[in-house]
Formats: sequence, C-alpha cells, structure tokens
Amino acid sequence: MDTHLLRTFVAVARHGSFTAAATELGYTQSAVSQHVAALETDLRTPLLRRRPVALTDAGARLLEHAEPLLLRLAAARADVTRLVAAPAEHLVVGASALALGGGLAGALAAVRSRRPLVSPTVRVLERAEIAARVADGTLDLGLVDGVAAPTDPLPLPDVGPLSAVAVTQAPLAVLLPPGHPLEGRRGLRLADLADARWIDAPEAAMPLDRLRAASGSDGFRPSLRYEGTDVRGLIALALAGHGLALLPEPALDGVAAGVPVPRLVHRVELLHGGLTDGPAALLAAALTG
Amino acid sequence: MDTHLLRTFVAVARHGSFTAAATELGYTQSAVSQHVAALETDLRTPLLRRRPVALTDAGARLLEHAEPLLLRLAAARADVTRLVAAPAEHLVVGASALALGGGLAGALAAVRSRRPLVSPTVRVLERAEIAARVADGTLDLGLVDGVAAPTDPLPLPDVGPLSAVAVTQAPLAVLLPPGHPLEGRRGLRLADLADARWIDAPEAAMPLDRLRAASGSDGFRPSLRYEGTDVRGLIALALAGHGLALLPEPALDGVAAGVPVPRLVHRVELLHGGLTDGPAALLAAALTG
DNA sequence: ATGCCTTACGCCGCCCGTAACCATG
DNA sequence: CATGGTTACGGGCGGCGTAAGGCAT
Repeated sequence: MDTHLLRTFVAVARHGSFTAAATELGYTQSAVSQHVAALETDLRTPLLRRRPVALTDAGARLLEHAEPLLLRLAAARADVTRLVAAPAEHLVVGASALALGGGLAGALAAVRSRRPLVSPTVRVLERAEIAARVADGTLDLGLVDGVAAPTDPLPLPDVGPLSAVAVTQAPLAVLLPPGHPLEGRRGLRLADLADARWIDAPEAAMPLDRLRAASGSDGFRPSLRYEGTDVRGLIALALAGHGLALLPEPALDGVAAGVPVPRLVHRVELLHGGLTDGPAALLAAALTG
Repeated sequence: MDTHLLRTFVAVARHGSFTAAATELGYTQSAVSQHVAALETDLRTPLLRRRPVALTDAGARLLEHAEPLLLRLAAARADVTRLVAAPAEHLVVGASALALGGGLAGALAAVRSRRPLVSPTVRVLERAEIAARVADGTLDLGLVDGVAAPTDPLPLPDVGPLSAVAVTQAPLAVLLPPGHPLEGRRGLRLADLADARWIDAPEAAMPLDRLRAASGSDGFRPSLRYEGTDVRGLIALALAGHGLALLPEPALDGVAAGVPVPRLVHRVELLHGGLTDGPAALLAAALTG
C-alpha cells in the first residue's frame, strides 16, 4: 500500500476513469492500471468495477481511509516545512463566503501597509476545503464560518493539528418572505421550522445538514438548491417565497428583515497551523484583536 | 516522503540508533542511513543529530505526524481486510488491567461453549496501545477503562474510525491509609486532593494526568511510581502510606475501604472496528447484552 | 467498430547491499 | 582504537512506457 498507489486509486475513484486519472497524474493509462492491480493484489480484493468504473464496497472503504491519509501526509510535509522555512513574504487567505466581512477587510489594511510590501490573496472556498488547505499549506490562513452554540467552537473536520481561534460571533436570523405567517415574531426556535420549506444554499447560507445537527431534528428538507456564494441572489429567492434561509444577521443588514434565532450564533474562526513571524501572524493579530 | 522512509525514520527515532533500527527492519545500517538522508533531502532540513542520535526540532515535529500516519495506514489495511475476509475463527481481546473483570470472564464462557471451538486470547496492555491495536487489526476487540463524567464517553486517541460502546460503569474511590485525616468521610471532591501525595500507578490505578484533566487542577504530583498491573501490590503501598490512589470501588472490594468520589465514574468501553459474525461479535454481544 | 482497460515485454532508474571511509567518544 | 554513521559503487528488481490484446457498448 504505497502512497503512490493510493494517490492513483483516489484519482481513479474521483474521475471514474483510468484514462482521466492517468492524464491528471502524468502517467500512462497502463501505469494506472498496474497501480490499481497492485493495490488489489496487495489487499486481495477487487477495489473497482470496470466498464463502467465504479467502487466496490472494499474500494469505497479504502477511499474513506485514503483521502484523509493523503491529506495528512501533505499536512505533515507542510508542517515541517513551516517550521523550518523562513516565513513566506506572500500571504494566501482562504475563507468561506460568509466568513468574509468579519473584519477581514480592515485587518488586511494592516498587512498592506507593511514593509516589505506584500499583496495578499483572498480565496473564497467551500467550508470543507479550508481546513484541508490550511493543513497542507496551500493556505496560510483560513476563515471558516458556521453555526454553533454561543461559546462552543465550530465542529471542524479532523485533518491534523490546526489551531482555531474565534474571530467574530453574530446572531442568526431566519429570512422570511413578506406575508409569511411567522413574520414579525420576536424569536423563533429552529426546531419549529424543521418542517418548513428551505432553500439549500450551502455556500451562501447555513447548510441544512448543519441545521439538522444543531437542532437535533431531521427535517429541513430543501425545496430549491442555490449553488453560489452571492448572498443577494439568495435573499431575492427567499423573499420571492422559494423557501427559508438561515443567515447571520449582519449579512442581511439593510436589505431585508429576518427573525432572530436564539441559542445559536454565527461564528467565524481563524484557522492556522502554527504562526511564525510574517504577514500571516500580522493578519491574525489584526483579526483577533 | 515515502511511507518506507517514514517507517525507517520512526524506528531510528524510537531506538536512538541507526543500527538498531536497521536490524529491526531487516535492512543494513547503510540503507537506514540512506533512508534518513533521503527524507532530509526531501524536506530540506536535518531531522536527526548524529552521535548521539537525537531528534532535531523538525524531526520531532515530523515524528508527531509520522507515527499516527503509519498507524492509520495499518488501520486502513485492517479495515478493508476485515470487510472482505471471512470472520476469523480466532479471537484476540486486548484489555487494560482495570478493564478486566467487567464481565469479561463471564462473557468469554459464551464464546468458549461455541462450535467450532475457539480458544480466545486475552492480552493485558497499556491503555494507549489498545485503540491502536484494534485499529490495525492486531486485536479483534479492546476493553479500555478510564475516568469520566457519569454518561460521557471516554476520551480516546484518534486512530481512525472505531466504534466504542459502554460496558460497565462503577463508582470511584480514593484509597486512604489508615489514620488519614480524611478517613471515614462520606465523599471527597477530587480537587480537594490535588495537593495530597499520590502514587503514580498508570496501569494499576487511574493515571494522574487523567485526574488533572478531569478535575481541571494541575496538582496530583507523584510521590512514588508503581509500574505494574497488580492492584493488590498497589493497595499495599497505599495502605502503607506511600500515597493516595484512585481506583474503581469494585477493585478494592473486601480488601480495603475507600472514600467514594462523586461526579466521576470508572467506565469500561468495548472498542471494535466494525463487527461481522464470528467470535468477536459473540463476545461483544455477551459483554454489552 | 471503437473506446477503454488489461497484458506482455523491455528498458531505465531506484534502492539495497558490500565495502571502504571517516568522525567521535 | 572501536563503535557507528556516511559515502561510493555495482547489481538486481520493480515500475513505467510502448504496443498488442481483449471486452463491452
């Protein structure tokens, strides 16, 4: 079970094609075939069905292990490298869409006024990707948002030793279309809304599976899916009655009115893998005060 | 960063010697030297100081990543194998010393009366080792004990996806020498004993660092260390006044009297990595039934 | 008939062992 | 001077590519 074989296996599983995996990895199709065969011989079980290419049960199980393993391998390299290398003069920050605005704009000013000059990169990513990219060093810093109980930390995927520190915490609000029966209520318990129609907007609002986890209910069925990070588009859809959406209150400030949700907050955390001196540390200090 | 190189590096770090690592792995000293050199070139930093062999900072950091990585690699293999292979007709159970007695003896009877005949192996191990060995398939089942709040799960090292299920829960008691000022008290808060003299008996009693974690105090300094799993020996030392010890109440039944500790329990959990039919499932059912 | 994965086969390069070398206690 | 890690070098073998083979759509 060499890591090269695992890497190839993961690529094949992702692409559903030996050929595509080969081109991605810079191998020939033949080599990929041999890699998979080697793994299958080693584990004494077929991992993929061919034509069409699909995972067997064993393959699916292996994939569950292989992806985090490869991520951790990259994280290990990045961690050691960070420890040794001089702090980079560049700065790449990854953030989920709703984690922006938590003072990032202001904090970046502190970095940009620094000498020698750095021009930071801000990259908007899916929440799930951020921790992984901070761990493997693709990002210097990450800003993730999520819903949690007031002082609880966010639940983060386990991708190795990362430090997380709170940046902001804001109330959450449910966005209701005008004329909705619950309009004007002072507060709404999330569980009461489990059976309502929701917009599934995992990037632009709170993901529905997180609402299920936070409320302990298994409702929150999506009536429409919104793929994108633009909050204004989502607000338009919600106001047009396509479904409810849960947003941090500041995000709909001045645009629409929402009904606050008690006992839960929108939380933004800063993720990093050990700060040394350099632009990253500067930005982190500016963000966390 | 091939896994072979990491394995060699870990062996060298553990042994503090290239030669010893080589013999363990069945390599020549030269190969080991080349492995380490390859890693160091790859990461562009020295990992070990030679003569005497000791970890550099970067090496120590790498080791923190490498050991869990290799463990998870073994766990992945074991997991896939478990899924595919017919359930073994053998059964190896690992248990920490104080996790024995939680009905294991009785439950084993159910297994031994089964046809075809299996003769199970019970192996007493350190707590930390058990989860790792269940994950990598060395053990079919693990029984770990620890101290926790009444219904909380035990804190387990993260070695991949394992299932844990409670087996028993028992009160905890502090073992006091006769004539101790607190003798005869109805109940003792752990924090009040942080400054007492304790026996550090990580295998035969609750480890002191766990007491610190559970009580939030940083006391519990050891006055004597007891290496071994024999509880009677520990009890003798405690009664002779060498220090206090925290034990599950059943463990000192009939031998000595202890003062109960409220708000904490001794908990035993069964660890497994997905049960199929076979002796392991039988034993698990008998234990948790 | 045509993709697409598999198998056969040869070559290149990597990796390990032998052996000489060197540093340190 | 001895113990133990490093370096030099050669040989074996594993892994990759080329190309031919098979199989399902």
